[in-house]
Amino acid sequence: MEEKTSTKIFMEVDERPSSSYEHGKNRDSESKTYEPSSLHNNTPGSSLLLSLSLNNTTQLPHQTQGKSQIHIGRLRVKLEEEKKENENLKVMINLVNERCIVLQNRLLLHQLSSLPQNNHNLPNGNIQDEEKPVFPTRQLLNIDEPSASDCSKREGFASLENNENINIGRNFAYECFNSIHEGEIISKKEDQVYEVECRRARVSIRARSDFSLMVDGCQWRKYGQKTAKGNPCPRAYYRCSMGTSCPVRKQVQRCFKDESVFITTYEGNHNHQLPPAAKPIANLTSSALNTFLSNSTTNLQYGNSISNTFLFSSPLSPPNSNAIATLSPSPTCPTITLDFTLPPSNYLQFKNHKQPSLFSFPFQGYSYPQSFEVFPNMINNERKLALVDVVSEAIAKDPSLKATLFAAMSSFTNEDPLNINIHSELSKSA
DNA sequence: CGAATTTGACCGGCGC
DNA sequence: GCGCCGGTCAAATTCG
Repeated sequence: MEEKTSTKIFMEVDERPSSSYEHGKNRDSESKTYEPSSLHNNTPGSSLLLSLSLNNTTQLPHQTQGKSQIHIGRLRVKLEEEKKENENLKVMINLVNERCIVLQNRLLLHQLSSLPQNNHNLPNGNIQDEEKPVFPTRQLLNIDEPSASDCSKREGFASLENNENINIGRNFAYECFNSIHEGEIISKKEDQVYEVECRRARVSIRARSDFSLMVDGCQWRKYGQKTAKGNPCPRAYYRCSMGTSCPVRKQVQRCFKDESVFITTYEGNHNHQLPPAAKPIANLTSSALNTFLSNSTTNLQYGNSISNTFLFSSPLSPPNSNAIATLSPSPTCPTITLDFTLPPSNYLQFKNHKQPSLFSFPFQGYSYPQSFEVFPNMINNERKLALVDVVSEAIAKDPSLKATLFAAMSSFTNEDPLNINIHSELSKSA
């Protein structure tokens, strides 16, 4: 009875496109482990049997062939199940990662909004500013019943009027964070709040025109151009056209003082999956926010003031792997500027003279386990996702590693490794 | 001819 | 209230 069921399943699985069998060939060693000993005795070579069976030949005695086919069918069913589980895990990892970035941005905004008592260390901080929050924060109390005036505001932002609102916001963020750990789905309304808040946090990148950062792997649609005050070079406005109604926007402007320098400002989080070529920049911007968040969190925990400038080590390849990161406490939205235009010698001067807070990008230099000690609080799934990016970059640098990894991957998944094509994507971005 | 870009008009926030 | 400014819209234009 059991055999009949297995045979049936096998027949169904067997109807898959022929490409699936190509991956099955790479699983000889795994299959042999589960192969009944009787099969080994009845055939000249078990590997030959398996190979022939996978190719649907009929050269073996009927009974032996039937058993092996049943067994192979079971293995394929098992592989299918594992493949599905892998897909589910990938979705979960992506979800957790997105939520984590969103929450970190949220925390950043809340912490910065409570800065007035410390803002003497910020460049524009003064006594007058102490009475109002440095950064606007989404008013959390009126989410369910927005007033008419709130609706008329495009972003729906309002300054926090008292500490009670800040505490409510923090509690809200804390509850959301707990819900992520429990795998719960956050409601649509909360997502919209996150989206709006994340859009307000900006990462600005100063880079020379020959710098690889100019090609970020995303598709952008230009929707405007404006000449800003103080800079005769026009500023171009782009929005991401890769996803439907993706909130991400970027501004590109040539530097007035040095026309070889471009200033690219990113705002918001993508609501779609990014191509491999776009991940370095996405990691760069998110890690800049995360790094500043870690910096500010530590300082707040120990009662220190927040430094607004620090050395930032990016995930990008040397020699452009370091930048001076500066926080601009804009009244409309906080902006972190990463300056990649300074030569390496300036970093040393910067370190010696100003003693900035030094935060390494946690995945830098492929020293994965050690580097992650820098951020012990980083959640595991995010680490795993980051590892994917590290491996991608490693593959791009070492073609021989690509072949090795493909062989290894084919023993774990039915997916065609060639479809991933990380190397070509990264080459394009370079 | 459809998609992408350009560009002037418009809107909302902010300071005076 | 007014003007300035940054950001966005949308019609016109250009491009492939």
